[in-house]
Amino acid sequence: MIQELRDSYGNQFEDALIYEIVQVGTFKEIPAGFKMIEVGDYIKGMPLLVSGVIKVLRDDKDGDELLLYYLETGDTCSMTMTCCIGEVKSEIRAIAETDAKLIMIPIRKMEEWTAKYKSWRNFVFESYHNRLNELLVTLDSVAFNKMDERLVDYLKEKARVNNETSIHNTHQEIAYELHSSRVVISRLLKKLEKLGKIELHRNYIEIINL
Amino acid sequence: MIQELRDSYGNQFEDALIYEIVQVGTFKEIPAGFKMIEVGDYIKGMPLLVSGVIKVLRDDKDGDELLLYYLETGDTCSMTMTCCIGEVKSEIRAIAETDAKLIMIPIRKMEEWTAKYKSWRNFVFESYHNRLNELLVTLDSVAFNKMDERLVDYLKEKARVNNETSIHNTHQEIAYELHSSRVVISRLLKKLEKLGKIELHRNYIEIINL
DNA sequence: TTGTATATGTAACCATTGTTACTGATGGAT
DNA sequence: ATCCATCAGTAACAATGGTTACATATACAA
Repeated sequence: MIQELRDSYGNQFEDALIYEIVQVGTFKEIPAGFKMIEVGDYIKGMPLLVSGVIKVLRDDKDGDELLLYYLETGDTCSMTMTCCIGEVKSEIRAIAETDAKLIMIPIRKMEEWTAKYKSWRNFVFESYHNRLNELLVTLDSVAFNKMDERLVDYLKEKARVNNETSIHNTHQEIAYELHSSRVVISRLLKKLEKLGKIELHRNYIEIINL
Repeated sequence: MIQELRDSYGNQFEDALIYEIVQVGTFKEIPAGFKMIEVGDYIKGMPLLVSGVIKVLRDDKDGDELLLYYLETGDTCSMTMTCCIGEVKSEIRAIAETDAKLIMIPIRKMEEWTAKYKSWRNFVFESYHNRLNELLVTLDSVAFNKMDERLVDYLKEKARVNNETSIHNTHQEIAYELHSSRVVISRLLKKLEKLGKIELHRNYIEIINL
């Protein structure tokens, strides 16, 4: 565990903090597709992502959903942090996009370290900052862009976080994450294929030149 | 200043902290309509809102804009906090919705107090939590609701923060804040008027029964 | 009063997105 | 091979929102 911590967080956390994390943290391995947090869950700890990618989604009351952003190595879930403190229910859903490894920190430590370690404070604040900005980017996309642009951005981002040139999803799955309909997504994907930007296959999409 | 601090924050801040705030904070009165932060500004301090309402807007590169949320008494701007720390440019625009009074805190104190006062830590975290949730509400609205619902929500919220039953804006101004067009807003407002929910006048809208 | 700038009302039209319905393609499982 | 579930392609249509264009209303200044 200590090695993985150093790899992902070594530059920002001092040794004493890393030592403490090792003492109280629990290491977890999560398979791709695992549902980590559901809307309404109470959250019991704060995750430090050591490898892999977690996707964070918003659900509304009618079962509609929308992809908010991805968490990557070195990230933590700010939503979680605030939920912990207030003992509030989660407003979001989190699912492992790839196999992932993470270290869970008990809530009380999180509070304690904020007073004790400057590097932890910086980490927490920076994390909030990143999450706020990613939410703003998502909001921009939904508010200011048309579906074709959103789809292209989605494909690019998904390929980036998975470090692949193909997207392994059905059109229906993509439609859910963009809060659109399967027919619309198929239509737009077909248009992208005709422009030579992607190649469509059953269950996956090959990116040629986006 | 100390009285206004106690009125707005007395319950959550201990006396020692209030004393420190009084020492280093500068009191400011802002007239309605005053542009407090522009996109790209570097931010020099953290505001504690003592009275009045501040509206926070997102601008995109094409001059499009979108209302994100209102800050009310007892709130602070989380965006500002993170910007301060990283010396990062602002991603948002802030304008006084009403006359407002606030206390500006120098950045370095903010860091110091986070280590020193538990109540300050709670305040900062709670503030982040509130802002994240308000962003989510805005995102829900944009992603899941149609313009007519968004308009109704907008009118209600605007009336609430201003503590009035009328909205003093032109249709064009409303259109900007919802990122729509004047014609669309006029159309939907007319529909609401025909339903007996509002009354339209030049430069203001009377809320009857929303 | 008259002129002018601004605000609002409305119609006609277009683009985008969503819906319904159906077809064909694909890839296992038996 | 045959069956079956799932996935993708497509057409026709509806709904929403955005655009253009013009008419009318209002407030205020000269």
